[in-house]
Amino acid sequence: MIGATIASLRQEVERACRESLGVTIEAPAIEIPPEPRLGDLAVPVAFELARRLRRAPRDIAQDLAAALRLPAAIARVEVAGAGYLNAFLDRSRFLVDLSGHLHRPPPAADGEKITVEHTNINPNKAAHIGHLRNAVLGDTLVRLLRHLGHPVEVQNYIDDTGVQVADLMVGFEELRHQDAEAVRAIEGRFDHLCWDLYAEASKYLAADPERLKLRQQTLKRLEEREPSARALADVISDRIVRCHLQTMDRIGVRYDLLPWEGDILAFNFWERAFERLRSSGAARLVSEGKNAGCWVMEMGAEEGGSESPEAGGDVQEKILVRSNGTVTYVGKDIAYQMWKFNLLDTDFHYRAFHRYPDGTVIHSTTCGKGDASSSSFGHASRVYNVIDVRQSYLQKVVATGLRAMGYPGQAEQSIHFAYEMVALSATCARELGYKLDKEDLQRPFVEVSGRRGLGVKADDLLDRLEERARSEVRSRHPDLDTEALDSAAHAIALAALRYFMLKYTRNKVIAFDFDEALAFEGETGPYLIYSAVRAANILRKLREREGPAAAEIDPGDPHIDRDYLNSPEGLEHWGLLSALARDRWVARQAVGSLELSLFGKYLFSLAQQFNTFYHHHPVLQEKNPDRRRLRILLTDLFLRQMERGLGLLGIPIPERM
RNA sequence: GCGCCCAUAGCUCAGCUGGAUAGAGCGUCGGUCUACGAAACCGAAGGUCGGGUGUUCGAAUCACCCUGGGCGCACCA
Repeated sequence: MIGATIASLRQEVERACRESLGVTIEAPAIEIPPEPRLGDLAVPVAFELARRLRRAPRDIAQDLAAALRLPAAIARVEVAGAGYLNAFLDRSRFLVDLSGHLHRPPPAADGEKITVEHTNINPNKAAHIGHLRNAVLGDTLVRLLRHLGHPVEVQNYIDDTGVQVADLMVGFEELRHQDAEAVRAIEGRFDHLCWDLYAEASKYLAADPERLKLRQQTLKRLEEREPSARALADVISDRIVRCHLQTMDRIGVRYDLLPWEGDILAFNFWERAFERLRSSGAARLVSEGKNAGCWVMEMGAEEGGSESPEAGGDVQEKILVRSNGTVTYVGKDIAYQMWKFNLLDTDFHYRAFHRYPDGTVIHSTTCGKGDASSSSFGHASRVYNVIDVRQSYLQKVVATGLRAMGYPGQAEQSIHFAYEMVALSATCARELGYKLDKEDLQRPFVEVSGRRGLGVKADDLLDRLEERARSEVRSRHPDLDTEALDSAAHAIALAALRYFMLKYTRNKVIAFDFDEALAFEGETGPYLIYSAVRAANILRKLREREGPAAAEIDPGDPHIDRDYLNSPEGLEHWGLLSALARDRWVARQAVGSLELSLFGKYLFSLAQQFNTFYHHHPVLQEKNPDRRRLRILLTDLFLRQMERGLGLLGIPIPERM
């Protein structure tokens, strides 16, 4: 909402500079002053002009202030500090505008489709905390994009081929002597069982080089589509994927489509992509050297950098097709990326894979006939791939491939949403009972490793969070029924987890620590929902005592103490109010920079301001009726904004907590 | 060797396109519950923003060089 005012102020500053000072300035910066006392918007343009005009910044600001024709939303401007031009909004008008903004639904989806790919857990183990960071970032991005009016398709890519599944198969066949039928009959948490079995199988294979032949044999059987191997692989990945969906549903993360790597192969996506790679000259067959017999794509030379002579003129090349004719992971990824942009002239078949209790359906690709006629998947104009920073090089290869094939636009719109990994703090690893070797102990953190079975399972963390939350709620509200208790515990756990995963900037390694993740006080998710619950509580009490109408304050009502907003005593009211209007501005900034923590911090600051506000200024006890109405309205607007904002973080607000 | 990232209070982190006294949270110390619920609020102590040079009216922020740490650079995925 504040965005329109900023835009008009910016335009007006441009005009005033041109007409009254005789200088052109493009898109002058508009800032928010460090304190509401100083104003609501700040224009530091005079500093920039000081040099050009050879005049003191303060003088320039004075002239500018005089020349400015104020936009309707701005009441006055003043010169402050060494030359800031500060604008004060028309506060009573603002109250009406903000109320309208918070009562209107956000814009409906419109425009070209955006695809977001996230989660992408290999189907050989349970989801862990690293996957949680991925899913939370991906899902929050999806929610923010949709909020801003973009149609979004969410894909969760399932890599069901390759060694990691083969190793698990060795575990079932060699260590547990179980075939597909037996595996299908296993009861209990299948992904948790696989977590242990995968680590066990990895250890078993690593113990004796001879045993590695088992992996090779298994891979070969898979490739040749040997029925027993195929059946086992299918049942494993199907069951694990369903477990992942269940885990992610616990934290409010859902998908539209599950594309399977096996189907990319089955539908010959690679062949088509390969054709294009060859005909465009992007891929080239190597005849000699260490990569002889491989199809490669040339990398580097992008920054126009000269090859270092010491490197022996070693041109970076990435192998797409191995000398034995099989395609590499990147090759498949290029084909998949092409499909997302509808560059392949071919499509998957689809089937309904899973139906949530509320009727929402997740579709899956299938190499069978398919039962969903819908082929509206794909066709994206922009693609976000949410993958941790360690895959940066591969993502670069994919974009380079697109560019080399003559799709610079699509390469440009292939956005790698990179974020740093979640590792374990040394104390955490020790707590989990892992034996750390000397190398581990010298590092600042320990990397999660599925192969070593080293990590914190997402479900375990969620269980612990819910358990803690439940006991906290119970101690505060012993009379709560189980349903209310459950929903409160769930909301608190969800808030704690999702905010924890979001509050760090994306290129910060999270050294996971239970004490920090399980915290409910201070800058945490529970703090955020607590402030909203308190606001709701005030309004509920008001309705109980005075009827539902008492909480419905018309912002245009003349019996609201608007002048209070301009008084020094009312500054905390105004500070909160003006902050409430920044949601879309922050959302856009967060999406634009892919720094979603910005939005989390924004909501945290709102919660802080509201907590301060209601501690200092009683709402229901206020004697002055006009001032009381102002506070009720403010409480209502705060709650609306928190409902909206927390919704964008996938966090529900419980009745009580 | 090449590339990317990190370094700010005792700890964990913010600091938006360079701008007004460097901010939170935790922890420490001291206050506030017969009140709209203390998962909260108020106050205090605590920082040569890793080091250096430069650009600028102005640098935690930009450039370059160091130091320390992390991660990539497979005919693995």
